[in-house]
Amino acid sequence: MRRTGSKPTIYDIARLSGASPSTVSAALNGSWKDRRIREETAQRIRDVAAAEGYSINMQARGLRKARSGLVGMILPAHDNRFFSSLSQHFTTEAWRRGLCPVIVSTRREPQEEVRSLESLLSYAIDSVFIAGATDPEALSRICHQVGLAHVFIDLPSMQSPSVVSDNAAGAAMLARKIIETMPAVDDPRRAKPYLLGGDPRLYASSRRIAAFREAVTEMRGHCDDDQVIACGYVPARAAEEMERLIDRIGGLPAGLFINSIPAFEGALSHLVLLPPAAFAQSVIGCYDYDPFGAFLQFPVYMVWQDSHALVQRAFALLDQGAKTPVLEMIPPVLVPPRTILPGTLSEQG
Amino acid sequence: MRRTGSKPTIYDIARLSGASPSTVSAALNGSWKDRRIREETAQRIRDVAAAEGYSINMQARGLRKARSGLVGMILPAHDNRFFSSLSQHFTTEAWRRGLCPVIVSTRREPQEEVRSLESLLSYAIDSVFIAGATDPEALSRICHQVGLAHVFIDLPSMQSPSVVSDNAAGAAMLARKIIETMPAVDDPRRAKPYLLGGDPRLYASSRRIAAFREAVTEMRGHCDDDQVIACGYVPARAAEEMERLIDRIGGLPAGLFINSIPAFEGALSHLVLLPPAAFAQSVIGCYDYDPFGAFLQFPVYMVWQDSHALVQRAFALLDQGAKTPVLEMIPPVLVPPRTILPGTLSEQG
DNA sequence: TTGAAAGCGCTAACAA
DNA sequence: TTGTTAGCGCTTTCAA
Repeated sequence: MRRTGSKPTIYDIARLSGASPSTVSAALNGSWKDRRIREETAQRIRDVAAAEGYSINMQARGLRKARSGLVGMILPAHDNRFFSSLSQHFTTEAWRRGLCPVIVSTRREPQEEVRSLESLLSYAIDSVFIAGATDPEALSRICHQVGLAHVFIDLPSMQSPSVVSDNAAGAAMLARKIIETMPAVDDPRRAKPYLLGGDPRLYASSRRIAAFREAVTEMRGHCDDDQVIACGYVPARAAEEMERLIDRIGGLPAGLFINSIPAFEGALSHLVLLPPAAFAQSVIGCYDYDPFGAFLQFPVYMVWQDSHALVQRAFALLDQGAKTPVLEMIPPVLVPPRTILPGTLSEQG
Repeated sequence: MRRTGSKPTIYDIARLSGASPSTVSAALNGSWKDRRIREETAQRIRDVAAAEGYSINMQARGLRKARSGLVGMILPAHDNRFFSSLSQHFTTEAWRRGLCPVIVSTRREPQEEVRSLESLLSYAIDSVFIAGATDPEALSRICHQVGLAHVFIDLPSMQSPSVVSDNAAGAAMLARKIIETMPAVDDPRRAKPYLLGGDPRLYASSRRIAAFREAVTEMRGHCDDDQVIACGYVPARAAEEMERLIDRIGGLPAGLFINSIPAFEGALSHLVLLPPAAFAQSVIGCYDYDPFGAFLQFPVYMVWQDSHALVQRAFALLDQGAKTPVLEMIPPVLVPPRTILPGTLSEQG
């Protein structure tokens, strides 16, 4: 008899159904068709299994087949609209394919990224999605070494299949819109558009910054170095830099391009100290979308990145067995002020 | 020689270091101390392992030890500030303890909750955290049946250890603040506070609704049934009901208690259509906190739930091996309008 | 202080 | 059409 409390195994089902373990295995995992097991035998076995509450032990199967059914995702952070949206679509899509998703967050630390990947390898993941990696090439190297299927998302690797949103196009759209809409201001220090936030060492940021510079140069003749304040992603830093800028140029600039939601949140903690009138002479845009961010006291242009499409394309690349370094671009969308995009927050709360 | 491309096993390390597999196993998993293996033998083995890039196969260990090192979390949704904050703290804390976190989201469907739990069981998870379950008792039963350690978060089970935020206290605080601050309004239909959103069948909602009713009754003498519009968590529904309410009572109510961020997002899509003056005669509060929600065109009182504490306490309950149904309460915090809480979004972007 | 060997639950040759 | 058996990589007695 089976040890009580523990789950039944195929040996239990074999005994109970009068079949052999291998027949049970085949009947239960679907391979009975080509193992030429009689329909009724298979059915009898399935009935017994159901009655006993059998469910397969994926560890054992994984060990035997050298495929775990686990798929990993490496993320910088979880509590960030963009990344949590990625992880949402990732888990949904993984389970939909019968895979079990495992997520690690690394707080943008290269060492942790490598450690995380190694942890995931211990669990014998079959493939991994790497989003927003600060050191893509290191991770890419490890994946190639151990022959692990992988795709980069958001921040690409030169050595691996990658899918990113089209940062250059998105940033150009936003910069142009800001410059077009900017009011004329007397003070020359405030008459220019500024960019706040992001890390120029990271691919996404550098693309956005370059696109901002280009748009400014094209539409305004030139772009000064002081117009780009790439102070990183930490809200507190963005808050400081926002304050410093306002002090330096004597008020809000005519145009402000904020690079990412965390930077925006930081800047906001200073912006809210300003009188409402301060915003009359200023146009603000943020690269990234937040439904509440769209309804602040002042209007904000936002850029929405299609995280669903990013994940879908990443899975598609894996499906087609991509190994060579391709770079897929997903176009982002410019969202006018005071607009709620449908279905951005979970429809199910 | 080892098959190229595949990871080295303890047998490879054994051969290379001239020790036996069992000695290697002990040297590498820390049990060498009480297996009385010589310090230098252990060191030699570890050196070889490091040189070969050995990392343990958790599937094999799990199979042998009947402990996988996996810990599961079941969530209704991922792209929701509260739940994504829970999952963030969960993954962080799990990895910190050397456990591998696996998250499933169920879209508030009882069937999916059961299916998800069974999937996790196939992966031989050692324990599971169940957050926001619509049918806690069904899940509780399964866990007890298979002897799986588990804790409920946010929505409790009567049969299992649970940790929830103190919905009654939080809702009472918010309701009282709204009622105290509410302006006097001539139209009697608009002079009362209303509650919008939430599902009265769910524990958290029902507690909040009851607390709202109590506070209203206590401070205003009575609470009419039409003051509670528990229309669920879907933004679109909340938008409809917001519009209907405004039509019915001829404008914004003097006090509006919005139950949850998704309901708020829905309501917002209608609120933004109103002229700014409409908000002068109204006080709005939302149960749940969002940093951008705190800076809308109108002031909003918000309630912050301590998701970090929820997760910590849940792990603590597991640690102490709790099996009996205890219910722990974590107090939430009332956040005044236009306030950014530190560290709510990821400090690291 | 170390090694040999059995076995965790499953799959896949190979036999029958 | 089904059964027997070896083995995935690890841990853990038991023996040496």
